[in-house]
Amino acid sequence: MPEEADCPPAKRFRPGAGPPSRARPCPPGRRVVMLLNAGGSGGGRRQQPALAHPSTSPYPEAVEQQRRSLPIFQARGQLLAQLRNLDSAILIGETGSGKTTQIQYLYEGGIGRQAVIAVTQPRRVAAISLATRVSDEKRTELGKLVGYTVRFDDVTSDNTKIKFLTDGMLLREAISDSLLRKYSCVILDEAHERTIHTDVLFGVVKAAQRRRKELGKLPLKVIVMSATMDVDLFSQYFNGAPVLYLEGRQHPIQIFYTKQPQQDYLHAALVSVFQIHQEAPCSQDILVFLTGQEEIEAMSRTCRDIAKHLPDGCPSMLVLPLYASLPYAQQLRVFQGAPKGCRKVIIATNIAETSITITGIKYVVDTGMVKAKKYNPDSGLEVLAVQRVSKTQAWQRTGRAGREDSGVCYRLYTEDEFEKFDKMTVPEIQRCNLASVMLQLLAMRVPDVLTFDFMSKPSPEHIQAAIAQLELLGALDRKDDQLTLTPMGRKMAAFPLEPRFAKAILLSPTFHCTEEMLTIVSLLSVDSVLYSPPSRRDEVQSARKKFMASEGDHVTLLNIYRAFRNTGGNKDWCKENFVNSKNMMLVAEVRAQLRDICLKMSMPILSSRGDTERIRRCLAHSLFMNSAELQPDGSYATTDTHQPVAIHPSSALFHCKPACVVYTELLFTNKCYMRDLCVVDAEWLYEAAPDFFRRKMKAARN
DNA sequence: GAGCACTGC
Repeated sequence: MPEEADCPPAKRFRPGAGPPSRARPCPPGRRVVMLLNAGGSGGGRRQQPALAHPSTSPYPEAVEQQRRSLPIFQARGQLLAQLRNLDSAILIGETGSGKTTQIQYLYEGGIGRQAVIAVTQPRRVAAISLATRVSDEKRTELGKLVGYTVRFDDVTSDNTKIKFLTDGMLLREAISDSLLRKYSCVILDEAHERTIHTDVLFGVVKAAQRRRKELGKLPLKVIVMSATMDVDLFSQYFNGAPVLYLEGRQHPIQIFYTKQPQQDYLHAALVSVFQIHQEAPCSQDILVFLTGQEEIEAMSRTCRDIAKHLPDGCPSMLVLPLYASLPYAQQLRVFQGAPKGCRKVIIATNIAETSITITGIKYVVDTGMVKAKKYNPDSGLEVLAVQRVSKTQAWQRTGRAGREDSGVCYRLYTEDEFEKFDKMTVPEIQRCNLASVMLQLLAMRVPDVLTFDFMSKPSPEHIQAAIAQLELLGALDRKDDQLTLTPMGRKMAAFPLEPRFAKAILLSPTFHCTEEMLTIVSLLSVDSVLYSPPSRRDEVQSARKKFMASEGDHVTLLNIYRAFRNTGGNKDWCKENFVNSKNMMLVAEVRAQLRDICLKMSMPILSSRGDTERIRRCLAHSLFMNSAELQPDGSYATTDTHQPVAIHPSSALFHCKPACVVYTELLFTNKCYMRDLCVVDAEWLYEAAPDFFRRKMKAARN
């Protein structure tokens, strides 16, 4: 395809609007405080990335000097004066403002010393690296003054005053103490990402703040930190809390749009990469945003092929795919420098938008597309689909080109198209099943979950669907229109699991299969432990055959886990059997955690000793909402809504035609596929939820 | 008779 490289895409581009730091005006009509800016946006001054920096420095002076060089340092006095007297504040800081690590000023300034200052992060790695960095700056041992808490890892002590934790972790703490009594101050960082946990926390901290005031307890200070200027919603929600702006040190980025809409974004991306490759010095790396593994692998192969046949004098090219399910060792390759005279081209999913920061990127190629979950509240189904990014997301991608120096972003869409993008990504809370969220709120004894004060309210149908699901699982009690948890519901909330999986574990003693259900549920709650490189299909299939169970995928997975344990977690065994050892280790960790919770509840932990019927009965009693039956024509339809479904080709039951199955989830692609199936008796389903099936049969008859 | 974006407890 050499002719593609001959067509210079730059001719189709024209300069567009500047980077966000220039384009954003200050929102009017609110109490706004501009804090002093030290560096000036777009200044050529050297910037140290706040996160990606190694945590230990042999030179304390260097640490201190670097800390002083951050823009926030100059604003320190003003910032403290403001925060000291406020109950709530919104702190906006651009990338590089140093707002997260320097929140230690609060502590230094004597704010929140009465108790612990909590700083939440959407991701584990961020919580850990920030805690490490700040404790280093304070020259203390990690886990003493400064610590962190994430799942499976708690590095805090009684002396810990500044605690970094994942948003999900703080939410879990709120279940046992909804007033968050341990904390004097809660800082919700990266609020613009609007993770489901942060969104629930907005409501939880707001309620805790009000309630503590009413009870005359230690006030709770709430600080919402965000990278975007679009903060009206945040400020309004927290009763008109003032917005404090901190200017950052993002470097200028030149943006180009296409003149015409692109029908084929993959082709456009390919052309752009080679255009840049032929024109720019080879030390400048390229980051391309695509939507998924398949696309990325195909594009990587094409790039390598073309790069082989470029004219003399053209630098060579190192093409690196990057997506979450890529084995860890291969992910790490993106951080290594390319050999001399060679350009690094990273082809990534949106993992490179936030989770992974790569230094040295000069060029970003943004296709404007993303694969994301959409929720249909009518059908209650989640669909994974390729769609347009939001403006916020596009800016985030663009910003990846200006981390160390000025950069360039090629947007493979027109400026008009960009203007029509959604302003913000729809918050996760409006895109997924709310059963877990509702269970957690009920466990916190929120007075009325149906009218809970969400910042962006999910639709009433959406909330009702979750309530209905919890009711079917036996988690809810209705008394005089008041919803409360049953003892079963309360126990379910103790597990870090989807309610139906918690139910499966809690039911397992009845069926004498707790050992097995702990394993199965752990396997289902992490990413797939099976690794299937398409190029080695036959080998994969013959390796899998050994573990295949005629009862279905749950029992097959159980067989694989047992084999893994019998080899003592051997890595070579994993390789031979196409098992992802990293995920398998995680399964073992999850299982240990779940088992601990069972023991604390004094649950007997019994094994079915090879009797798979017990396991299948237990699954029928917890997954009855997801069941399907064989139709006379050989196809399948779901039991409740008679939706046509099919067995996923990856299933152990792909070539079988069982009369009745339960499944873990539906996956929409070309068809509606059931994933992770288990053969059950139709009678068991009826036993599990007679009312549910009676209602459904009645509805079907009418 | 096909194919899973990304987090997190």
